[in-house]
Amino acid sequence: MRTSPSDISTLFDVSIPDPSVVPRYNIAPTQNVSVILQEGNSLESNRQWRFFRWGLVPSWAKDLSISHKLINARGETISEKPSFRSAFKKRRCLVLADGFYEWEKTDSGKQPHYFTQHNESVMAFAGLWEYWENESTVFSCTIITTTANSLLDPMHDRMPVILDSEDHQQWLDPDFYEKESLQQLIKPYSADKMTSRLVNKTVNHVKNETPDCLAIIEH
DNA sequence: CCAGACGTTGTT
DNA sequence: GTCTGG
DNA sequence: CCAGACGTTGTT
DNA sequence: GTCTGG
Repeated sequence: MRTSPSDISTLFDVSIPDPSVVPRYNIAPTQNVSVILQEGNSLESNRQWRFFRWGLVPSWAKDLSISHKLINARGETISEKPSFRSAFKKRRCLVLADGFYEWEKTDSGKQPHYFTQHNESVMAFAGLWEYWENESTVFSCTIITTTANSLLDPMHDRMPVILDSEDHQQWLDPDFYEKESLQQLIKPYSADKMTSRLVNKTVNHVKNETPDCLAIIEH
C-alpha cells in the first residue's frame, strides 16, 4: 500500500507541497525525489517537504553533469569527500520512498527485485542536499549507502541507509554536528524489518512509469 | 604558486 | 569551495 | 540504477 | 569499454 501524502504529512510533521503530489513508480537519477529537510535551527524546527533532483550538484560544479556521478555517497567516507563533507555538516535530509529496486543478473537479463519494509510504510533514506546557483537554481540530493544486510547481501554488497523515526530529528537538525553520533546512524537497516519480491522488467525502462512496475512475478 | 579534481557500483 | 599534486 | 549511443559534414 | 540521458 502506497503511503499517502497526508500520511507523510503526519509522519514527518510537514505540510503537503503546493502542486499536488504525484505517485511515482520508477524514479531515475536526475529526476526529482521527495525530500524532508529542516530549515532554520533546532529551536525553531521548520521542516519542509520538497522535491529535489536525485544526484548531488555541489555549489562549485560548472554544470549539472556531475549529478550523474553523485547519486550515492558512501557512508564510510562521507565526512572527508570534497563533494559531500559540507553537506554532511549542515545539509542532511531524508529521501522518501515506499521501496527501492535492486537488479539481479540472470541468464534472461536483469531481473528487478522490489524491497520494502515489512509493514510497507514509507522508508526514510539518509541523504544530503545541496544548492547550486548558476544559469538556473538547482536543489539536489544524494542517498547515503552502507554495507548490505542479509536480505540484500545475495544481490548486492551495498544498500541505502534507512533511518528509524526516532533518529530523524537528530539527522535533520542543521545545528547538530557531532560526527560520531551522526556516523553511528549510518548502518545497515535490520533485515527483519524488510521484505522483497520479484517484479516484472517494466521498471528496466525509465520511460515506464506505471504501477505495473510493481507487478509481482512468480518464482 | 597554479592546475585539476572533486564519485559509486560492480566487474575483472 | 577546498584539497592535492606538481 | 538501466538502456542506448558511441560521428561529421553539409543540407534542409 | 565508457559515457550520456532518463
